[in-house]
Amino acid sequence: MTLDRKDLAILAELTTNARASHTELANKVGLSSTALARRQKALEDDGYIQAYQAALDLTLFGLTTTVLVRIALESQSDDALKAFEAEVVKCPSVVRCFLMSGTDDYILIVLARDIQDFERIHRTELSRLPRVARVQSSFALRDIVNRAVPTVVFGETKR
Amino acid sequence: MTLDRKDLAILAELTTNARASHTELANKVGLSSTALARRQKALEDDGYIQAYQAALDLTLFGLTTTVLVRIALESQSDDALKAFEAEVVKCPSVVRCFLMSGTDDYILIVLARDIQDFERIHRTELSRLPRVARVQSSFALRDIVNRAVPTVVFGETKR
DNA sequence: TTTCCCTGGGCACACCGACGCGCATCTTTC
DNA sequence: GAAAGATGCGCGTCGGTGTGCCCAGGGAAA
Repeated sequence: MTLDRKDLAILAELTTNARASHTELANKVGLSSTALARRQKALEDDGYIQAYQAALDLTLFGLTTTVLVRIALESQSDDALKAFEAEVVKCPSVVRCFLMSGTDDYILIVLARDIQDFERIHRTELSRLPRVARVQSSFALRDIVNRAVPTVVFGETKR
Repeated sequence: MTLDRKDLAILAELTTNARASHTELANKVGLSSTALARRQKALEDDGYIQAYQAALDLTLFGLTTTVLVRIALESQSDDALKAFEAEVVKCPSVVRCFLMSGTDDYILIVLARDIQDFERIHRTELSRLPRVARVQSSFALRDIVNRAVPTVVFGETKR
């Protein structure tokens, strides 16, 4: 399936106002409500729209500190990876985890209330992960860019 | 304002089904639709819910490659930082950018179609950033955890 | 060129459900 | 004990949503 620029406009708008009604979206995109409803349903059915989700302000929960954690395992054997990954998904403070190429094996993004709270997370969550050889933490001083979708997606001008 | 576990249940559900109706949410949380409507509006007004947004399947756009980029600037002077940050927000392929403590100055998360595409991004977007001394890229081989909200948020049992 | 088909768009309508309000009840707190 | 906050029920209204139908445009085949 190929998307034209109206489809992209619909997606762009829905990434901002997921609860917009058909008529509301139709006006912004320049379609009738029924044509828009068809396109939106097609975008959902084809999987372009995975879900509609509420974005929370995590600072109101006290989560103001972002930490990037580099973790190297004792070995790169298959069950070492499996064991580590099975446990890391349970860590409540971890929001991202990548298996990386290069020297560092995993990179995690952890959200904490502050530095003291990260010490607790380090003690109760990270240090209990299996097969870990080395843990290296870097604190994010500021958030410059935070996008769910790269803007390049909406710029593709097909059709 | 303090949130009880029903508020957290509402937020947890809305982070999954942002378009759920009042009655639908009320059944899941265990409230009447009017009590739920009041709470949801309060959560919106107090800023706990920042927005309702559609989550797109970026793989359907060909964006299957995640790259972590570490960028060191020539200097940490204020206008070097300002100049860099003003440009990096314009990069269409960058989804995250942190100013970091420690040796590396910035860490970016870049989405690309593949390695060749990242080469293009490196050439057309990253290498044009001002005041850059060093660029170091690591490819993510796999996505282990990808959450918008840490699960710790919904576990706090106040009230 | 003409005709047919097919895809996508727009209009109108009807139905169903959501939403918001008012009020009574209950709990909690001072 | 009283007041304030929160809950639940019921109602009416409003709006969204889905369907059917017709139309326009483009492509293909005769």
